[in-house]
Amino acid sequence: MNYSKQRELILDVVRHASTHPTAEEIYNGLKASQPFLSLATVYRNLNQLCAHQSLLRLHLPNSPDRYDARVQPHCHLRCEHCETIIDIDNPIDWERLLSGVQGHQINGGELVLFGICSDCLNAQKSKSQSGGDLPL
Amino acid sequence: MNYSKQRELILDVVRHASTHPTAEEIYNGLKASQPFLSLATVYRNLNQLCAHQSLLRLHLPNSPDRYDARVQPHCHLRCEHCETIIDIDNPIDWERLLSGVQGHQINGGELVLFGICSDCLNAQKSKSQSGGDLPL
DNA sequence: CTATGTGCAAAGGGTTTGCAAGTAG
DNA sequence: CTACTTGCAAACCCTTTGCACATAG
Repeated sequence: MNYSKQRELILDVVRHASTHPTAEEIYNGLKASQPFLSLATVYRNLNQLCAHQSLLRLHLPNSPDRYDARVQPHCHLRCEHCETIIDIDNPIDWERLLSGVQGHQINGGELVLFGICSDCLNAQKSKSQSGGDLPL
Repeated sequence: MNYSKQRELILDVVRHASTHPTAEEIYNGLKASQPFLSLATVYRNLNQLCAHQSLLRLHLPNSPDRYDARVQPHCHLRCEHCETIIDIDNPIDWERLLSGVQGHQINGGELVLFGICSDCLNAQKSKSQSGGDLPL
C-alpha cells in the first residue's frame, strides 16, 4: 500500500472523531481543507483501511456504514432516542458463548445493542421532574 | 392492517424457508404463482410485517437485508465459506451482559457471529483426509 | 518506469415513493 | 364510501467502477 495524503487525512479524521462517522461525514469534514477531494476516494480508502484492520466498519440498520478507529474488540449501543452510537467495552463472556455454540467454528462476532443512552435517560429524568412531557 | 393475499403469501414464504431469504428471493419464489406481483409490494409488506414483529430483519455485511420468521430472541452465524446464515439459540448471558453495561438502558440487541459452519468443517475434514487441497 | 492512487462522472444494487386503479371492511 | 393495498415506473440513497491523469517508490 503506497502512501497517500488523502488516506492519512481520512484515517486521522476517524481517529479524532467521537462519532463513528459515515463516509459522507468524513468527506464533509475534509472538504474545507481539501476542496478537490472526491467522495469516491474516501470510499476507496475506507475500504483499504478496513481491509488492513486499521478501521472497523459498522453496519447499522437504517444508516449508511460507519467507521470506528477503535479496532480492539468491543460492541456498540445505538441510542433509540438520539441515534448516537456508543462504544461499550466488551460485555460478552466469549468463553461461555463459544462453549454454547457447538459444532461450528466461531471466528468472531459483532454485537449491537439498542436502548437509551445515559445522556438521554438523564435528560428524560430532569424533564419529568420539571413536569414536562416525556420526550419518548 | 387490512387483510391482503400478497402479505399472507409473503409471510408464508418466509415461514417455510430455511434460508433467511432476501426480498428478491421471496419475490422470485412467488413469481411463478403470482406473475403480477411487484417487488415494491414485497418490500412494503416486509416492512409492515417487521413493524408488527411478525418477522425479524437481519442486517448483514455485503448482503441485502434478510428476513427471519423466528421472532423469539436468537442470534445468527454467517458461514464465511458457504455464506449460509444459521440460527443459533441464544448463547448470550443477558443477565451478565446487562450488569456489565451500566448507566444505559438496554432494550435489546443483535449478535451476529462469523465463522465456519459444521457442514463446511466436515466437508473440509473429509477432503483433507482424502488428500485434496483445503477449500479455504 | 510501473504500480498505485486520484478526481470526476457515470453506473450499480437495494429500497422507497408517487400515482392511478383495485380491494377490504 | 373510505381507508388500505397494489402494480408500475421513476426516484432515491449509498457505494462502486471506468477512465485519463497524477504521484509514490
